[in-house]
Amino acid sequence: MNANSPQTRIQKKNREAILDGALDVFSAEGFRGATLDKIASAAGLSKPNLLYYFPSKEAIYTEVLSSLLDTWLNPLIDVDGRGDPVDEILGYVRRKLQMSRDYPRESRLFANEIVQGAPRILDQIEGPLRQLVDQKCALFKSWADDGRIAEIDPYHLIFSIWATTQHYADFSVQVGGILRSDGDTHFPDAEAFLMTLYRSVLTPRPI
Amino acid sequence: MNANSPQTRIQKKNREAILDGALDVFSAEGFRGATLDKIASAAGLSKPNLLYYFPSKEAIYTEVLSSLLDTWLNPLIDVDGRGDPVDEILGYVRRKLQMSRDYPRESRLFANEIVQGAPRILDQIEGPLRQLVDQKCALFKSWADDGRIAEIDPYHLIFSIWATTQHYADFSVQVGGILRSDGDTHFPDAEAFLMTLYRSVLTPRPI
DNA sequence: TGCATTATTGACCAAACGGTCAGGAACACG
DNA sequence: CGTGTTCCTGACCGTTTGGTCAATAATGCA
Repeated sequence: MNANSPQTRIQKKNREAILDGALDVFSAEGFRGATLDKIASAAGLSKPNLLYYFPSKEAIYTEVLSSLLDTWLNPLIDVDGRGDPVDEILGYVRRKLQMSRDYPRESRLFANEIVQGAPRILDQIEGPLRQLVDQKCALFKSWADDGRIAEIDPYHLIFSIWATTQHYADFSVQVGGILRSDGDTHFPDAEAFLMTLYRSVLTPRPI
Repeated sequence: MNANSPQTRIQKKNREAILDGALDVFSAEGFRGATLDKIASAAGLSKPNLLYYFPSKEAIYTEVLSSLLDTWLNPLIDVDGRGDPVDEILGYVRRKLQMSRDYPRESRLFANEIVQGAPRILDQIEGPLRQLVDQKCALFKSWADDGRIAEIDPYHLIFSIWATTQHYADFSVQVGGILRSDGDTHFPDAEAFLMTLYRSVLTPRPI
């Protein structure tokens, strides 16, 4: 049962079912609100069988969380210095918004974890995430110094991009309740708005 | 013990202590993560004494939540049609950011509730909140029609203001982890950034 | 002071929860 | 087919948790 042993078909299938069911439950109810029974039910397994594949609830949670973190950073990693600065950042906003639409469970799980103080991933934040953000902010700064984007605080720019895009996943109940829309119908409008918002603040203007 | 009976000194003091302690615990751990023992401890009372003042954990939670909702809408209510449109909206952003700094527990509690589907306040969202937002969006729309602010989607504008300002309360662990700042030292920078962001998108530009 | 009301608590209960375990079922493979 | 391994489950356990209750202490008031 150790990690690098060759997994059987059944192991692979069931571990995937568990992680997917766990993502459902953890993202909807948080760590404390989730129960092994709910996760087992969502995965189509019995509770003891869950614990045959994972040693504990905690282990399931951390596995879901860490496998999420990798993919979560990809849109930012993809930002590089070769394209047009404004297009690069707008593209990042667009990809981040798409993630809110396509992976709302992941976004909500992440939000749940951070809101409650990130007890299990604080080191990931102060380590790899901070390093990546520092690196990209240095890039943004150089663009600003060269006059290719407007002079703005790159850190708070990134915070605002995270906030505005993840909002459509994390607060989708509120968004839907106000816009009277059930599904994802508001995403095109959101994208248009965010493109306008960030284009207007990023485009360098003559003094 | 009914609501409109004259409350004794002790009742008033203890109910306040309970609601304040409950806000601490609920905002930090969510509804499911909070226990009556923690709330009692935070309030400086025994658990049975808690239940002498409130009938259930659920009752404490809903009371905290509903008393929060009233004050939560005030900054938006204060936006009116008499001042300069851009200044009105920027003032709203500023007040909303101040609330994130001064009332982070309330913001986090609200976030917790919404992220998990707002099971207890969905009617408040689809009722009074939606009505208020509709009203203010109509005002924003009229400003845009008169050319006093740029042409942008007012609903998504409000969503983005909520997202960017509440982010500093709800995700403060992440913000602090990246900026290496312990306390509220980043709020002035955040305010400056948000003023720039919204001024640039709101200011009407010649075609 | 005496008495009624309010306030407080230790002890307790039933349900829910995370987790264990012995044993049986299904499977892989010679 | 037989046999060792993998997979699965019902029954169970200790702890935590929301909530109750009878008894006691503090308070307000004539």
